[in-house]
Amino acid sequence: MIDRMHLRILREIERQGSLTAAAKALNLTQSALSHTIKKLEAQLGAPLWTKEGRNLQLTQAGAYLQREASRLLPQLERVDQVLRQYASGDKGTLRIGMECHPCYQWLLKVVEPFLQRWPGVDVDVKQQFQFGGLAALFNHDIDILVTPDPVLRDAITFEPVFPYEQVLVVSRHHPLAEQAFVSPQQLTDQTLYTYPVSAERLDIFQQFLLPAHCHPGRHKTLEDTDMILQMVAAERGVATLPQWLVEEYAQTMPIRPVRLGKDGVHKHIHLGFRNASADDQHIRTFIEFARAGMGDGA
Amino acid sequence: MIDRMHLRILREIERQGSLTAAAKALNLTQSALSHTIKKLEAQLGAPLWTKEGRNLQLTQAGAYLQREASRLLPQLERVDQVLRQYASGDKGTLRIGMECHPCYQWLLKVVEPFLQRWPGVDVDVKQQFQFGGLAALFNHDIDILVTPDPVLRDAITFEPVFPYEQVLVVSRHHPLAEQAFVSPQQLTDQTLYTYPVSAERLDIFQQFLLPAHCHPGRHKTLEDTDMILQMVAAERGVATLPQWLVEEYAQTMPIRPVRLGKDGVHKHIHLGFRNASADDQHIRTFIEFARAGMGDGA
DNA sequence: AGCAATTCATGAACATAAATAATGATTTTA
DNA sequence: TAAAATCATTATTTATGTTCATGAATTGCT
Repeated sequence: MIDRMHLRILREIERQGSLTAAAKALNLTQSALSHTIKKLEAQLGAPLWTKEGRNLQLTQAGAYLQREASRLLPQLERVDQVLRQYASGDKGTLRIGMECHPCYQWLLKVVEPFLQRWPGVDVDVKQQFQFGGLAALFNHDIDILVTPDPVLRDAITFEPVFPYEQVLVVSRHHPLAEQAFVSPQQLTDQTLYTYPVSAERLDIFQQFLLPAHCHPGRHKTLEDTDMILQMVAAERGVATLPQWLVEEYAQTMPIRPVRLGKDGVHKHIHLGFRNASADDQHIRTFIEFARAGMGDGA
Repeated sequence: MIDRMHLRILREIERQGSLTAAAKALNLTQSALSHTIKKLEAQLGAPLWTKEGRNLQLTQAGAYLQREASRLLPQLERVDQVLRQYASGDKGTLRIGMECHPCYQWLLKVVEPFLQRWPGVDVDVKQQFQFGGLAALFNHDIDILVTPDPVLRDAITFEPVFPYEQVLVVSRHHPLAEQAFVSPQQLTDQTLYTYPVSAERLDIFQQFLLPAHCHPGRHKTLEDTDMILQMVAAERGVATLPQWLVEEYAQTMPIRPVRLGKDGVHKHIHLGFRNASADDQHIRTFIEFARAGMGDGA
C-alpha cells in the first residue's frame, strides 16, 4: 500500500516546505504531486496534512509516516547502492572448491592478482565436500572447481588452465635420485606417501602403477604436503607431486624430482564452472588469471 | 529504484519456489511477473536469478535483495497497519490545553469516558503556554483549548460546553456565610486568594469588583486549589471558584459558597479548536462527552 | 521412449495509472 | 491593490503494467 514514492513525497515536502518545491525536487510537476497525494489520502481514508491557507501541517498520521520515511528511505537507498555494486562486479564472493591437494600453492598465486583486480570481492576456498566437488558445483555451494580430473557433464564446463608433470619425489640421497626416470617396478619395494584420498583419484595408481599391475611396497597417507616431504627428506619413503611444486620445495629441502616412466605423467589443472555462470565477470577474470598468471610461474 | 513490489516479488518467489506460484500469490499473471522481472534485471544491469532448466537459483545480488526484502517488507507492512489505525481513529494523541485552573477537576470527568471510547488514543494535558493558549492552538501544540474566556477568531471555533456559576468561597464561620449574596463593597476589607494570573483574566475583578470600582482588602495568589481552600477554611481570606467545585469540597471542608451579587456571575467552560480539525473524530467525541457527560455531574 | 503437463519467455493488444498542460481559486507579498 | 506564488482541478497525453495468445524448453508419467 505505502510505496517508496509515498515515503519520498513525505520526506521531500517536509524538507522543502511546499508542494511546488517538493515536486521540483522529485522531478515531477506540482500537478502530479497534488494528484498523487490526493489519491494516497483517499486510499488511507485519512488526511496526512491539514491545509491552512498556503502552508501544510502534518497530521498525526502524517507525522508518523514522515518519521518512518526518514527511517526507511536511507535503507532502501543503501539497497540500491549495494545492488549497483553487485552489478558492476565491485562486490561479491567467489567460492572456489579444491579437489587437488597440492593445487593450493598454485591457487594462491592466482588469487592474489584476482583480489587486486576486484578489491570488493571476497574469495572463499573450500576443500571438503560432502558429495564431491562436482556436486558442490551443481548445488551452487561453489562457483569454481579446481581439479586435475575433469568430468564430462552437460551443464558444466572444464577448462585446462595449467599443464604440469606429475613426478616422483625422493630424497637427494635416495638410490633413484640419479635416474632419468623410474619404472613402476622400481616402486614395488618403496613406501609411498600420498594424501588421504581413494586410490582412484591418485594418478600414481591410475596412470602408472596399476597399468603395469604393480603396487607400492607400503602405502601411507598424510594430510599435509610439508609433512609428506619431511618424510621423503628423511628417507622414510617416496611421494608424487607436481614437478613445479617439488622444484620449489627442493630449494630448501634435500629432495629431488624423478620422472615417472620414460615419457612422464602429464596433467592439467582444470577449472570447472557452471555454464550458467560463464558470463560472470569474476569467473571470467579468474580463469583468465589462472591461464595467464601462471604461464611463467612454473 | 527498488520498489516495494520488487521486494515482494523476491520474497514470494523464494517462498513459492516458482514464478507461476509466486505470480498467483501476488495476484498477477505469470506473464506480468516475467515482464516485471525482466525489466528490473535490465535496470539493475545484473541478473537476480540464474535459470537452470525449470528452477530458479538466486545470484549473489538476488540473495542479497532477498535478505533485504525479508527485513524491510515487515517494516513496511507495519507502517500500513499503524496508518490504518490512525485512519480508523484507533490511534493518536489528543492534546488538551487548559486555561482555567479549576477546570482540571471537571476535565478529568470528561477524559475518563473518552479514554474508554478510544482505548488506543492518549490524552495529553498541558497547562503552561509560552504565548497563551490561543497561540498554542494556532501552533498545533494543542488540539483543544479549555477556557472560560472564548475569543472570536477566524480559524478557531469556541463551543460552550458547561455552564457554571462563579461564587465566593468563605469559611463556614465567616460573617458573609449566611448571606444570600455579597456586594462588591463587602469585599473591600477581605483578603482575596486567587490563582497567580493577571487580573484581566479573573472574573472576580472584571465582572464584579471593577465595574463597581471596588478593590479587595488584600490580594494574594496561590498555585493550588487545595491550598487556597485551606486558607479559606482557616479564615485567612476568601476566594472565588465554580460553584460545583465548591460544593464538592464543602463535603469535606468547613467552607461555603456565596453568590456574587444578586444575580450571580454566570460563566461557561468553552472548548476551542481549529476549524481545520472540526472533522476529527477524537475532537468531535471529546466535545460531545464534554457537553453530555457533565450535564448531570454539576 | 514418447506424450502430456508444467513452466517460463515473448510480442502485441489492451487497460489502467500516472504525468502534464492549462486554468482557476486562494493566499501572500510588495 | 496589483503581482506573484501556491495549491486544486479538469481534460488530455503519455507511460506503465497487465493480459492474451503463443512458443520453446523442461519435467513427469505410463
